[in-house]
Amino acid sequence: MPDAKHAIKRAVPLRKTPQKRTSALIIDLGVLSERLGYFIRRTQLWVFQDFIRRLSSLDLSPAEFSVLVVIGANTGLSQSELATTLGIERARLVRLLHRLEKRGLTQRLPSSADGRRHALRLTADGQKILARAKMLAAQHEAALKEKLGAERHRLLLESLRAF
Amino acid sequence: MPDAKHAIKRAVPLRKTPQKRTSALIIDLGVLSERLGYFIRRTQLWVFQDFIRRLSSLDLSPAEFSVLVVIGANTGLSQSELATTLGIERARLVRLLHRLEKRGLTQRLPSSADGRRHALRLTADGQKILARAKMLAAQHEAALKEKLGAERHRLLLESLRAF
DNA sequence: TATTGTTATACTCTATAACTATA
DNA sequence: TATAGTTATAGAGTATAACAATA
Repeated sequence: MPDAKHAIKRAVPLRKTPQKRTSALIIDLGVLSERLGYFIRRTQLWVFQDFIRRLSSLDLSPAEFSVLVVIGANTGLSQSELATTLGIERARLVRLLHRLEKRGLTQRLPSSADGRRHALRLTADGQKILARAKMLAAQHEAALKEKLGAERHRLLLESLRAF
Repeated sequence: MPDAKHAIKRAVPLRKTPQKRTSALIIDLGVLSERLGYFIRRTQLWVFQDFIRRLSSLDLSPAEFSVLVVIGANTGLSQSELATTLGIERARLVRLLHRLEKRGLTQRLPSSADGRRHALRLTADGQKILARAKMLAAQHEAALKEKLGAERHRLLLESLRAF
């Protein structure tokens, strides 16, 4: 966490004269400590920061990674299908694909069956980058598993997947 | 989720002529189904959306709620302490407090001990709004607990709090 | 009429840097 | 020098609305 543990800390960070402040209170999260949403948010921020750091050499955001993964696993799908699957706005996907296409990682081909649709696919470069990204993402996941413990990691994945 | 279940769905949503598309593929999440970060993100979005909906009558965002809770539980704390506790930028907290102060919910008083600091506190109105917000947030939490099951809810809270 | 991809707009969040006043 | 609060800016993410082409 950035940082759940550190967040709950001395109000007076032990500077030269800590007795200066009248009340050296410990900061209390109050009812937040019973709110799952608060901890989910903190955890999500930590996980994304770690993911971004580990994939920085490929310059891929979590959103871009998820787009490449789903196109790679479903060659020929449409933008609407992809947007719905990932729960992102169609409008945002357009900009994401513009950038990925400009980098030469993805292509939009005309759909043979429906003139309105684009059939999405990875380029050869896109496949290469995705393969490397998957390895880095697996390292990220391993670090997460070590931090949580294998059993907790399994429980979390199972619980949230079913949600 | 908006919607994890619905996200994994038919590529061709059973329109009039589903046989039009050459391949009626089921959209596959690929390696994303093994990525905890993906599901944490999806869950966090669902939880925030539910929270925002339930507190819409008070016009309080999750961030504003957390600010009120922590000020209420630590009267007199400084902006830096609050920002560090919640893991938000000092600069962003300034704008959050501007709005809350303009709504008459919070106050920034000069700190007696340190001329640079502000001592934060809730107004009487702020305390009233916070009390109502806490009730709505408890209802949100109850809904979440029902959706997850009490045991899973407990496990998640424990795991993420320790993270 | 409805859907797909697109553009445009606005608002929030995040990440910085720089400034002031105080220490 | 360093810290607390502030302002400003730029980049993402989110939420809409509207449009052209197609169904």
